[in-house]
Amino acid sequence: MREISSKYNPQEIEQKWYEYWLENNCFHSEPDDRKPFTIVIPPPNVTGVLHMGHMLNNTIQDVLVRRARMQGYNACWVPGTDHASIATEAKVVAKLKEDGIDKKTLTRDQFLQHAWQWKEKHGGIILEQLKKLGASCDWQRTRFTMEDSLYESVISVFVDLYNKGLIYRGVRMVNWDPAALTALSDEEVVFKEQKSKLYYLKYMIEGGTINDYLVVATTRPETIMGDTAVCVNPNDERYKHIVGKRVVVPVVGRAVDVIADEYVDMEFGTGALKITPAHDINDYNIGLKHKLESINIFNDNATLNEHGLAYAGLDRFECRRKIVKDLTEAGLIERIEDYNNKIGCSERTDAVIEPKLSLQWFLKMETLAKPALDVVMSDEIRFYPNKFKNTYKHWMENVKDWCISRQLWWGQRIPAYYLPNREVVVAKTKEEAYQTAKEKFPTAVHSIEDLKQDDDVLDTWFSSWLWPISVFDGIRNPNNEQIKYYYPTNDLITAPEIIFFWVARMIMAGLEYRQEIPFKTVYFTGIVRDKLGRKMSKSLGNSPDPISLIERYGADGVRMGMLLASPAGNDLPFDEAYCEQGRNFANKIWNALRLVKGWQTEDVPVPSKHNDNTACLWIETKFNNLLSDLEDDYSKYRLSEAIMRIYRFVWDDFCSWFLEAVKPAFGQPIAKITYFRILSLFEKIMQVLHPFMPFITEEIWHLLRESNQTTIMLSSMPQPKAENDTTLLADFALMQEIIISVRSVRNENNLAQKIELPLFVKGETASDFCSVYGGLTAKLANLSEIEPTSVPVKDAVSKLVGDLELFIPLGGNINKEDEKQKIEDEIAYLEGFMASVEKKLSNANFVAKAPQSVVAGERKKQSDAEEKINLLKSRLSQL
RNA sequence: GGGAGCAUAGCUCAGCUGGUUCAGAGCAUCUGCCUUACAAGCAGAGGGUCAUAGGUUCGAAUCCUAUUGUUCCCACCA
Repeated sequence: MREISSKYNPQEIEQKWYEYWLENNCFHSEPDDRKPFTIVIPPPNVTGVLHMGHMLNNTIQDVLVRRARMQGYNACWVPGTDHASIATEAKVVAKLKEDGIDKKTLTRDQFLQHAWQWKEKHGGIILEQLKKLGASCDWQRTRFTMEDSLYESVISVFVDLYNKGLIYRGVRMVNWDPAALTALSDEEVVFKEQKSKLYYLKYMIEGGTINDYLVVATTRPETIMGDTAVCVNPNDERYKHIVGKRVVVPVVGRAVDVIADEYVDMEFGTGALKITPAHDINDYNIGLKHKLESINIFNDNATLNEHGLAYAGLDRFECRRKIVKDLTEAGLIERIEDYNNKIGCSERTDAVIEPKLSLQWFLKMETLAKPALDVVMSDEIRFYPNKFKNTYKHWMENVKDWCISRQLWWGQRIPAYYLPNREVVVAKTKEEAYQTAKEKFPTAVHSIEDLKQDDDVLDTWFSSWLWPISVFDGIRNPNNEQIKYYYPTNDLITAPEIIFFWVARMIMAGLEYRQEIPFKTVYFTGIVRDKLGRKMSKSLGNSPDPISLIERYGADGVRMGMLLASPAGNDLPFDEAYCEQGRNFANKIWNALRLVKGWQTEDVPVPSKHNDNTACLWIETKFNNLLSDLEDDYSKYRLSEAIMRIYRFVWDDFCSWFLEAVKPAFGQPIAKITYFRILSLFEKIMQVLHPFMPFITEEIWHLLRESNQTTIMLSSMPQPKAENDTTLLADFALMQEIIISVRSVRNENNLAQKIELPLFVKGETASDFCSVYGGLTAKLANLSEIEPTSVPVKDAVSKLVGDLELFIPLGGNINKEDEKQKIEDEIAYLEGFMASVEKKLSNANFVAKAPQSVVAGERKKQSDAEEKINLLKSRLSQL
């Protein structure tokens, strides 16, 4: 076929087929009488762009969905995006700042207008990118966590949980992000190792002399304005005499009590701890216990407030520098040490978290967590890999209440309404709230204007946890056909990092609102790393642009590359070489097509030749084995093994052995019956490969036979047959070994490939072998003749393969010394082997205790080796 | 500080309930080849004390213990 290029060119083909699939609505699903197979996408941030993690994650989902679809399931992959409250708001704020607009000068509505504009402009880019990857999502079902129906679902769940008494408002020490000006949940705080200093400060004892002071070690000297006590361990002999006295906070000049509490570690620092209840969680707890005053010295943006005295208005870190300077000048710093500590930072803004006391909304987790733990421990929901069950269990058993309020505007606004009398009413709408308020507090409200809605929004995950339900509108309309058909979903493919954020909470929500698990299987992907093992990240700049990879290697090549490197649960050490391998594979298949399509068939159908028939039977048997192996791989979610298996089958069995075996001589036609068997097998191979490489398989599907009018996507996946001819496989394997031996003789003797060689075969089964496999052997090993022989052949190189002895006469070309050496080496090896076997057999314990089959196996090894040695020895004597 | 996982060829990984699937695969490497599908290729080859030390067993990459290295998760150490 002259018109087919020798290099596979993915660009046009991929675009063509993706459009075809969309035009023919191939990805769309509606409930019918087939069994459903559902996956909901982990919704990426609406304004995000595709990174390598998404590539891996979505490739896996697509493989599973495409396979299910071909297996006859009604497959539905629901795409969508997440409003990503804090991340998106941070981006919008930054953008406004660039334009010279300060968020503070905007009203809530004005800000939200900007945010929606931003969402319209940047939103959904990532979904377009997924199309380039070949993702077979049902785009008509695309959802967004802030769209009306999902928004309403979130609100209604909030109201419901509030009414059930699971949501409450309380003052807690929360993680405060001073950049985003919002509280964060514990899960949104990442701890980072940091080099810092440990400052030893002198607290003078009240009424004492200049030498009476207590040294306190702290990493945060700027918080001394908030000190309300100094604490030591009651068992600490050094300080017993000071407990109960008062010390003066340096610079501040205020006196505080010295108290005693077991919490203090005597070994650390000086064994004396300054207590700042407003700015440290531990201090807060000690403060509660000892009824200490709490002095908040920070504004929300972590600058010092009026309690910061002379430092008021300074940023906390600026303040630290200044106060250290002042303390030093006042001689109140004893010493400063280098110190490494872990410091909590905001996952989104990277700002150093400031523990802050504030009034927030919380969700009680205990009653929700229990059943959610059970379904995982009992394997009703299966985790791949299994090890994440441990992590899950540990978190669920120690789960703390979830802080769900965020001091942001971009998100679902908390449906809590405050009355002038400071009471609160929770309801879906302001009107409903007004009605309730009138009933409960008739004297407090006079008009709806008296109600003031909470300014805060809900944590993003408070909407994502409903995702598998809300995309099918199962919260608002719990009995609709869609949710009843598609829920529970089948597989969830996600990253282990969000096991608590998302996976655990989806399970809770599913059990609470559907009384049913949200998915049957969770497949945790690994983290994509670079060649050096570093996590891919924007800041390191070590992440390749996925779209550029697709342009260079084709989506099929990149998909295969991602999967080759990613065993379930292992990190993925990404290297472009994998994509190259994927691209090369596509090219290999492409050329196999070129070969097959280039053949002329014989006009008159004739019975297939013996050799062709043998080869076809063999490859069909191998293919059947492949199918059952793939079943096994899929059942264990071992996708990288599956693709590697197909790769090897295509490259080695199909191309290198089978196509070479049936390839007609130059210019000769091939029997039609054989040709159609080949086409049929080729098609089946394309089908099993389709989930991994959707584009090239679709293209070849159509090129193979013009009668293939419909898409490969909706064809039915080949099923393995039970029976297999094992004799055929063994005999064919023997033939392969013989062919390899001949080729290697050629190589060792520097004989060109095109020189034909004669081959003589000696042994009990030699003539059977020659009559059945002689033709194929001669073709594949380029032999001039192949004959059985009962006597050794002179001037020939010999090889032992199985129980057959091969002789390849090379005339004068043979080097007898080399031959002798080789044979002697082999004898030496076999004798060593024999010795080890005999040692085993002479061990009375082994013979007595090992199973009969094992002993028999050893005996067989012994006799086989013996026989081989004899053959080799006689050969040696002839030389 | 607590917990979990991992350690097998140069690299990335298979190796299930101990024994002919036991030391494997792909990539990389080396040696020949521009052989009329493919140099993004073909043919062949080399390469590992299965982290270390003990133990259980007739038999250990596989089970047990310890050690070392490594990764991850959790935790309020100033």
